[in-house]
Amino acid sequence: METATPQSRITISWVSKMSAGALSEWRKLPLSLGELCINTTLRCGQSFRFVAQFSGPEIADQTTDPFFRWQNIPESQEWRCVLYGHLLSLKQDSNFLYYRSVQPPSHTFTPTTSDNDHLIRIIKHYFNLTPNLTELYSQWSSQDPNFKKKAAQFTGIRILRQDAWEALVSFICSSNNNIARISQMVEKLCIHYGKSVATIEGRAYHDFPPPSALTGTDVESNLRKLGFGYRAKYIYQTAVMVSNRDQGWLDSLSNPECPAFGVDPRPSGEMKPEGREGYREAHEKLLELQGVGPKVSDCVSLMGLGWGESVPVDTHVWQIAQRDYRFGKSSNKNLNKTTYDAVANHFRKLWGKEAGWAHSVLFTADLRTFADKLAATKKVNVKVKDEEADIKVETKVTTALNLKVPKEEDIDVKVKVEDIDDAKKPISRKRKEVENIVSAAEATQTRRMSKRLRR
DNA sequence: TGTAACCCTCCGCG
DNA sequence: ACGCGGAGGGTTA
Repeated sequence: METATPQSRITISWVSKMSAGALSEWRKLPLSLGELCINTTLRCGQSFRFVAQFSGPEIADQTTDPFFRWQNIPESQEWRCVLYGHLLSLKQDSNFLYYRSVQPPSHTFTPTTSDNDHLIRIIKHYFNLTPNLTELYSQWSSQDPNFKKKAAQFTGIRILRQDAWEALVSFICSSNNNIARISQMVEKLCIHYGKSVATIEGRAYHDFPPPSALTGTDVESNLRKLGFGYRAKYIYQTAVMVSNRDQGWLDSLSNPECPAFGVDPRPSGEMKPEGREGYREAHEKLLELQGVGPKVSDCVSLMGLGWGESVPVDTHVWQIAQRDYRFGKSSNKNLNKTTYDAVANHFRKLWGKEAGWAHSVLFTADLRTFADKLAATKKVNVKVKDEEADIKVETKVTTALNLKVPKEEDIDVKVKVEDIDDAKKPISRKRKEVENIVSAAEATQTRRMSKRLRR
């Protein structure tokens, strides 16, 4: 165990509060890590509401709630956020998903059977637990060797079924931005404009604000003060536009097979290369809103409206398409509307109706945040055989570059790899061994590629 | 169809 | 150490 820090004291308070009745007991749901891995799914840039409960303080956000920085038992990472008016806390082991909640202040604390059913419904809805993920993975793997290779270490990644409005605002915030800051923005929206649903330790937990809460004339300037930048205007304008439409307009764009919480599923249309009718329509309608381009529209369609065939193509996915799927080798170097559609359609043809889900797996596998996961695996290889690992590094870099043609950069990268391999390592890298060479090589390569993309 | 501006934070470099 | 410049999961005009 760690030494006693302010964080761990808070933890204890939390626990004792729990026994006083604020939190329900842990309950569990049978669920394998292959069907859902919350640790990955919640960190891969889909949802910005959860705060990671890591054993170390390094992820903690200094500017927001210090309460979030409590220490956790390292092997049981716990997650929590407000979902449909419930403060929900989650953790997982290889066979079960554990959950508990705080009832809204007006309720009594004894969880009844129907309360429990309600929680389970929330969890099943939010984590989109109906599709059989293991089957989907093998389906995608059988049709795509690259997916098969990459997905082996990234199992259990699902597309969350988030609230459409929340997803819309979150992804408007996501433009030109990183996950940490997006999360801060969402947190700020909740604190300043959302309703408080629970108070623990004198801390209020807030729900995400509805559109009507963001239509005030001072909202834009307020959000600017809160650090939203140019997105402040988009959010305000979009909130006004959505408020002016019929109640439930946004949710009405949902995939009827995968409707908003509490709505009964109905069959949706037939799958086509460019996606189902309803998806095309939702995508188009979302584009009318301020701050919503094709990528944000696809994110909302996929994660907020339940359209599984939606494939958001950002610069990252564009790079994956170029590197692993032979895109943009000659003519089209830039990601414009035409190449955007070409990439998305290609993945839909390859992976089918849930292409967006598969896309998310590859996306996550390439995320910097998860480099440690890859590195850890490679480290094992290294320990077994040093030579083999070295060869792997080189092969990987070379293969990636072969798809891209130019010679100078080929040389350039090789030089860089050698640099790191030899001289620079001891001083400037405070981390570890070969795994960092690998990730550094990958990082170098990524930077080079994105530079070239800009020209 | 292509390109700069938009806000802010982080990271690498001098 | 401390500041500077560039880049970053995109959209708009």
